[in-house]
Amino acid sequence: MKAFAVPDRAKGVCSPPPMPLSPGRVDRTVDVLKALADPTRLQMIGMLKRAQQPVCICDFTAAFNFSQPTISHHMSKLRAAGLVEVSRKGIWSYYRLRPQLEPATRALMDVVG
Amino acid sequence: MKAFAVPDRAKGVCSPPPMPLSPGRVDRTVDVLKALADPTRLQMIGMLKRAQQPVCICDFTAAFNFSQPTISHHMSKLRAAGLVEVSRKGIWSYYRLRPQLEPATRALMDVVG
DNA sequence: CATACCCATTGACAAACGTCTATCGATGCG
DNA sequence: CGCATCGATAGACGTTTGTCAATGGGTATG
Repeated sequence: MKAFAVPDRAKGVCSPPPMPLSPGRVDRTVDVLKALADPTRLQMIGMLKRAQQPVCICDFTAAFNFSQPTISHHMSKLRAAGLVEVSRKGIWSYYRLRPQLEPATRALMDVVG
Repeated sequence: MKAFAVPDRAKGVCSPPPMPLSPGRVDRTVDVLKALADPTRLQMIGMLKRAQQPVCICDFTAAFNFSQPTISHHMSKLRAAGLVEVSRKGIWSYYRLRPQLEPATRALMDVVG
């Protein structure tokens, strides 16, 4: 199998290791990717992106067929990743996308959902 | 705590559930996000993005402090997600980013790394 | 005060994940 | 042919993840 052309290489010799990105940037990106890499959380983000106002957590509990603690847990992960923020009004909790995201994170949020 | 303004809402009444994205698109996006949500795999993608030619798998094995099977396993996941493709030349395996990605996937790959 | 309601936290559990060692198939070389 | 090398696969093992039932803390209302 040789589906595409590959460079010549002497036996047993590997090219010098290409150096990767800055470790900090990698870790932060991975954190955000992990936060988004779940169907429920990805749709939560999508709903928040389309919402004109902060969304009550009870709306998410109603929208998905999961228990209330599970929804709360997912939203907590999004919050831990710095993607959303919460505000209480009486009994209710309202969530919205966090404004002023780092540019790289914002770019990621823009392309998904 | 009321960090930002929230809409008025009658007691016990939740707004109609906002409908999410198409399930297929969500699943595909989650697959790609999961493939990228690992430091090693994310850096592999970064190296492939910066490479001018297909890269020998042995270069990845040399670049990371993981065993050869672990590197092979990570690359296999990237391949299963349709992000990279492989070509053999004699003993060696060369990988490159898969051209002609779906636009949404391509956009994701562009913003990370 | 007592009750009902909303939501977060805890603890439990199965499934998925990342890593390793050991092994195997294939290719090249003496 | 016999042996070494590259890379993929299999099996094992500890950690992380997604889910639920149960509980707890706060807030409104009778």
